[in-house]
Amino acid sequence: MEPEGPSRALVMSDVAARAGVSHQTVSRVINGHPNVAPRTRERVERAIRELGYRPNTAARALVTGSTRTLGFVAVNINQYGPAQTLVGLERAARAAGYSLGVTVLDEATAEAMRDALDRFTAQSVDAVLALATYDDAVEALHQVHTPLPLVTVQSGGALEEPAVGVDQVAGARLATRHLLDLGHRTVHHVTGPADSKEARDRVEGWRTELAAVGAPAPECLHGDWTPSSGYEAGRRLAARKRAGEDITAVFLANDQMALGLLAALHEEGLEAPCDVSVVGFDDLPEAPYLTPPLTTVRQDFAELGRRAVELVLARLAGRELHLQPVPPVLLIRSSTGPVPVGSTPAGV
Amino acid sequence: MEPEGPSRALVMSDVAARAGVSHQTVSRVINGHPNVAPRTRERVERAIRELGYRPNTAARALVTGSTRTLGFVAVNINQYGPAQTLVGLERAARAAGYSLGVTVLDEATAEAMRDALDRFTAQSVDAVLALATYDDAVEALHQVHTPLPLVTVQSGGALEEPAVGVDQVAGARLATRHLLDLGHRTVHHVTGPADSKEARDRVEGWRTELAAVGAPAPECLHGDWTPSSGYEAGRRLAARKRAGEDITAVFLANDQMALGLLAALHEEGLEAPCDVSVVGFDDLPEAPYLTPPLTTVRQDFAELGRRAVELVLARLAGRELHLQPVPPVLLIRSSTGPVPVGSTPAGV
DNA sequence: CCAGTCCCTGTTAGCGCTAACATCCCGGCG
DNA sequence: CGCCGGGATGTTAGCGCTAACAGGGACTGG
Repeated sequence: MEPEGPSRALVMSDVAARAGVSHQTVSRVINGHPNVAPRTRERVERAIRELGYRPNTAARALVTGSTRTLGFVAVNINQYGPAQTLVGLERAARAAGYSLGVTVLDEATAEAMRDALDRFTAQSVDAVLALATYDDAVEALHQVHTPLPLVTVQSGGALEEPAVGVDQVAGARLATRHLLDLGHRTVHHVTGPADSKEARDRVEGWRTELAAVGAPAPECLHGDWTPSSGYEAGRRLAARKRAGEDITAVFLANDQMALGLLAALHEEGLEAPCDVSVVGFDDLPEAPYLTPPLTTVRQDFAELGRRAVELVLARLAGRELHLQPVPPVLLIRSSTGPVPVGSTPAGV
Repeated sequence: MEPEGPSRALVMSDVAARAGVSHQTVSRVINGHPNVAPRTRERVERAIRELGYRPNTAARALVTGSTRTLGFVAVNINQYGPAQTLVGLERAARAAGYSLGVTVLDEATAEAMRDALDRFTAQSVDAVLALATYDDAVEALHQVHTPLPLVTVQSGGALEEPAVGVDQVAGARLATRHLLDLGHRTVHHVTGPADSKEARDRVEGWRTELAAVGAPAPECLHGDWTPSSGYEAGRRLAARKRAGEDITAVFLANDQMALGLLAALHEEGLEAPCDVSVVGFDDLPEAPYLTPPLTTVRQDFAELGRRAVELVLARLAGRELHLQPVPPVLLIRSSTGPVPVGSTPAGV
């Protein structure tokens, strides 16, 4: 291996010496400046390669004010969605030549947010990406004023500030529409927590789609993302169904709740899709392997990350950019099917 | 708000001017140097507070060579474990006054690893934490030589290099022992992928515990972490059980496979814990809500992160430190119970 | 044939900070 | 009473890099 020598930190003038030019010429080559003779450029490039030189980011940051680093703040990275968002963001940032610094807030207070942004400022990150699906986080974000360019990653829809998101409303409509297309008279809905914008958007999509076909909108059941709350909803729905209510299709705001609901239905002797059709949201890795494999809505986190980085880079370049929310896709598996033949009020 | 003025970047001499001292004295206060008069120190501290000043990390890094940033490399952050490890690490790093930069490798090649470490080097991170549960990642790591202090986060056990991990062997023993204690004659095991050190360690723990009580060790079934492979294993086990084999307890290398197995058993008319006891590994958020709630082994990722950071900081300070692997804990829920009364070769 | 121009390259300054050295002032001791 | 030691503070240099300017050679046009 040539690169590893006595391992003293390599600097630009080492490269310059080897290529027989000044360090400034090396800098020009590295930064792609136009006025460098092709032969010189080549010599410098070879020296860089041979030495395995990498410019020092700190020195660069000091003079340019840019670190080519993006900061990512999130409150809650435990759920599948946020974790995937992080991965998508990192990948997109790296593809664009940026690094990603991560801060996970312990709590969604303005103080914690302020601290995180301060740290990013001190680190001279070029911009901050904030995950803002919960109202607390959004509020904390708004309370904090920062000179840093900021892009939020959140539920899609009408966005006052620079933001990217997956179109939650469209996803919910897709799910609802699928159920309606199968012949179900209406669709019941189990919501996510009320303080989540995504959860509210999914309610809206569901309601909109029902209204679009003139179907009645039954009252929602309220969950909190956990399988346990889905289980509860399942028990209640099963009881109501046994009492004669016409319940043939349920759309849940996420897959974990669908998992709980499926378990509860099963305990009550009801199976999907023969007795009830079930649709979730998220496409957890487990979703295809539930019994039955779950029909669900997938969000493209890789694309989300790509757009977030694109948006942030555009802002950095002073361009205004308006991105449409990322469209989700419906994955039809086996938990949904046509209306059971003997459904209570059989056809009118 | 005082801090926000015309928002020109605040520098050390601004603070110095306000406190009526030289910028060097400000530096001394910030870095906790001893020889500063108490009154002066206080004046400077007030000025810092009033201005909302934060020292510029890049400038600092340039002169000290330290950014108080740690780099984290992982190949695969999609699974629950790795994601939790990241969160634990970030929290611990932040608590110690460090920031965390993250790189997710697209593939576990030496080249990708080399690139990630190069980027971290250029960024002047103080040290690198690498997630190395897969052999590919470990190998890639070993092929790459880096001057950066490096700590691996991996399956516990005998560790040649500085590393922290959860004691997988102990976890598997806990699970197996629990089943044995319930009166099961032996325990069947569904493994994870062969190229995962964690999976192999879990096999070892299972085998060791069986040997410790002189129980026979049935041949393993091989899975790959996915619920689907657990489902397959469930089908096979159910068939063998129906054929008269004495199968009353199964320990699976993770919860997702347990989920699949439970589904398969259910389809075959077998239920946990009455027909078969089932134990998983990981304690997914879903685990308490499966039917039945899953007995499993939990890994303490927060503690893991804390130890990783502790170890890395010790190395940075030149201290050798040998940390024991983190002990996992067994969570007993409802998927395990005593041996079914009518089990095939009933007692001897 | 010389000024004007353009391209290539080198030299110099300085980003914001810390380390090393210089300075000042005070009290104590020979 | 002068000198010395040491704590508190200021001054200077330089970390590795890029921006701005300076210079020199080749080429053009008058």
